[in-house]
Formats: sequence, structure tokens, C-alpha cells
Amino acid sequence: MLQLSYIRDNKEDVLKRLAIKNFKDAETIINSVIELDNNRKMAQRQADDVKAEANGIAKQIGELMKTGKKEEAETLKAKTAELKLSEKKFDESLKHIEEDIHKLLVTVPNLPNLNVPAGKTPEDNVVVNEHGTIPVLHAKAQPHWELTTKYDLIDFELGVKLTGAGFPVYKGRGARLQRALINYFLDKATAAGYNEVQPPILVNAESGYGTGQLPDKEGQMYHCQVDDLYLIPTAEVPITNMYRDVMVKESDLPIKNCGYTPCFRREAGSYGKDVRGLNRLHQFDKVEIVQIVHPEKSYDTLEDMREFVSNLLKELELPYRTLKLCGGDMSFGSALTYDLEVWSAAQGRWLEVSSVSNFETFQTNRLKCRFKGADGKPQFAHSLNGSALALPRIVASLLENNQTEAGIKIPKVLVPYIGFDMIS
RNA sequence: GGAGAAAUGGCAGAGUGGUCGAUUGCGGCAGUCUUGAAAACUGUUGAACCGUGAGGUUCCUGGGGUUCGAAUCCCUAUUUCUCCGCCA
Repeated sequence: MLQLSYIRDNKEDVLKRLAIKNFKDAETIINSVIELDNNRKMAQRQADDVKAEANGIAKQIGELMKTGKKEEAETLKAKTAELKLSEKKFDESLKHIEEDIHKLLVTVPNLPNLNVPAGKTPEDNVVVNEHGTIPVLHAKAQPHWELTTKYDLIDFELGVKLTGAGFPVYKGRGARLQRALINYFLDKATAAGYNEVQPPILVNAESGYGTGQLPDKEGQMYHCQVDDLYLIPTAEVPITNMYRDVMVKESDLPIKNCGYTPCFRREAGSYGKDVRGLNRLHQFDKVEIVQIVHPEKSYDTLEDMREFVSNLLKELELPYRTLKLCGGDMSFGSALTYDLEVWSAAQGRWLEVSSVSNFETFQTNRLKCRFKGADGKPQFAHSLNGSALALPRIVASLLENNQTEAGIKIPKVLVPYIGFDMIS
């Protein structure tokens, strides 16, 4: 959520940057917010004045009662009846105005960093770098959804029977590969100074608002209506919300956490070959890294995190490229996002496996996650997160890129975790 | 699930209708002492909003109520603890 004071003081800048994000009706909404805020100030002044008067009288009554001047006290009491009515009226209108402001404010996306390229679609994203060589496969190479069947690693049909499309069953060496990747990712993150946590995978609505999934992406999350809880779409939600309503110590920054969780996404309305096999699932596994940092350091941190994720891909010997997302392709709360994509050899296309973003104060403002700066004043920290990494598409490209006529080679770094070096 | 108790500032913990936004301790910050540090001592130390300012308003888990006046009384939700039941 944007800070209202910033909107007031920097209206032109706000509009310019919202335009980069292709946010519709920016001007109308920002103008209404400012107008409502003016009304709010007026309403508060009125309410405050009435209350000040009422408080004053209450105090006088207290004095009079103490000194036994009962009659005078009664006279004053009579005077307060009217005050109470207008107090209620002003409070009510103040409350309504504040609610209206909040309702508008939560629909406004974060402002993109000024380095964010303009653009509307994924085609407008900027390729920052490309690493590794694209493998040349043998003549009988297959896409991963055939390899998983051939080697009995993943049973998509069985998942359909148990739950529905997009809920695969990993079996035998396929399940083992999942576990190996999770452990490998967690070990790397821990070695890089991230503290491992195991958060709940159901969260309340407040947490959904805290990180910005609500109200923006209401329909994307599975919702257990009986208990009003949401299945997390990413570990970012619980891990970042650990710092909701927390005043962190400046000396504790940066706070680095990582965690493995399953992730659940409804992905309503996406069908076809782009979502085949492991390309897009309703349930998948992911290790997430999350940092709460000093505002001055957040862009350095973003680069560190990108570097960390890149190294994972290098160690897994997967060809990858890094994209700087354009305004139109960035998520609601992000100020700057890098996507990392690996090459899927049999499908002949890039698959997104990680998204690393700086949210600046967008989340921390909603979360009320602050620290006291050198001047003793509380200020919002910056929050960042990144996938490190999401498993399904990593598995897809590992299987496809490493397939040989003799079987599928396991990358060296994973062998200690999985216990064999070839799936054949 | 049943019965009872509780929820106060970064933390601990007083406060049961009227100068209480809240005693005190710890922690934090500043200073005295010290070559420096520790100890000791002194001072200081919650947040949001309105106002150029003086100052004002709100916040004692959330929501509602009683009252001229609520941290304090009542209702309600949530959470925690104790006992019982159930249970991986």
C-alpha cells in the first residue's frame, strides 16, 4: 500500500510511475484519494474539537463532585447531551471517510522503480543476461511429460483421480528427486545466512492483506470458507507476515528467512499446451527466500538475491536467462522484479523458475513493520523475496535437458542428496 | 468439546470509575566517574492522526455497550493458561 503522505507530496511522480505499470484510472483514483483525505482532515478537526470540549466538561464535573457542588455538576451534565450526539455524528463520518480512503488505497499497485522498463506484455521484458549453452538433444528426445511416464517418476493421471488436474503424484525416484531438490535448496539458503523456518500453509485474511494477495488476487487462492483460511500461494505470505505489527531493531537488519512449503494456486482459466505436465500446477513445492532490510540497502539486497538464485541454476547446470520485468508484467506489489527462466530443451522454450522482487515499503506499510532509525523515529523497512527455487519447472528442464539415450543424468550437486547419478 | 482464570508500552509487571497515556523494574539512549570498559549514579525513553505553533484527539487484545467521565463496570469475539474429555 502506498503511503498517503507520499501521494500528497508527490502526485505527479506517482501518476508518472503508475503509468509505467499501466494502472488504469490512476488519475481519477489518486484525485479521489487526495480529496477524501482533505475531507478526512476536516472531519477529524471537527470531531477533535467536540471531544476536547466534552473532555473538558467531564473534568470540571469531576472537580465539582469532589468539592460537593452537586447542583452545578448537574447543570453541566445537561450540557453534554448535545455534545454526545454531535460527537457520534462526527466520529461516524470520520470512520466512513477513512474506510473509503482505505478501500481505494488497497487497489493501487506499488510504484515501479524508475529503472523498470515501460511495456505491457512479457514481450516487453528486458533480457539482462543469458548463461549456459542450450543443449542439443538426440533424435528421440521427449518432453518431460513423456519422460516422467517412461521412467515412472510422476503420475499425472493418478493425481486427477485423487484430486484433479494439476495435482501430480510423484513416485519413487521422482519423489526422491523432489526431496533432494528441497534439501539442496534449503542447505544452500542456510549456508547463505538465511534462517530456515517452517510456517503454516494456511493463513488468515489479515496475512493475505499484509503481503498484498488480498484484495488484488482474491480468486487466485484456495479459500477454506468454513474457517475463513487461505491456502498459501507462496511461502512469502506467512514468512513476511511474521513481521506484521512488529517494531524490529535496526541492528537486527537485514532479517533473512527461508522456508520450504507446498504452494497452492487456483490458476483459474488457464488450459492448453502451455500448462501441460509440470508447466503449471495447482500444487507445487518451492523454497522461498525473504528479507526485511534497511531502505538504503534494499536494491543491493535485490542484486544479492538475484546472484544467489543464479548460482543455484549454475550449479544445477541449467541454461538460464534473467529478465527485468516491464511495468505491465510486474506483480501488484513489486517495485522491481527479476524473473529467472531456464531453457526447456524438448519444449524449446524458456520456463520461469524464479521471481525476485523488491517491494520497498509496499508490504511493510500494510504490515506495519518498522524500525527506529538513528533519529529515533519509526520508519518502514523494505521487504524482498524470491523463489529459490520453485521445483516443477526445474524438474521439467532437468529431465528434458539431461536426457540421453541411456537415461537422464543427475547434476553433480544433487547426487549426494538423491543417491544415484542416472535415471535409467 | 466442557469448567474456570487471564490479556496493559520493546519485555516484565502495578493500576478495579475522575488530572492515568498509565507507578516501577529491565532493556534502549545520553551524561558523570574511568586511560578504556564494566559497575555505580543522574537524566531521558510508546505510537498514530490534526495543527505553522501553542496545543488537541485517539490507542491499555479486537468489536459493541453503560456513564458527564472507562485500563478499571457489562456484553461479545479472539488468543493464552489450568483442570476434565478426545487425540497424531
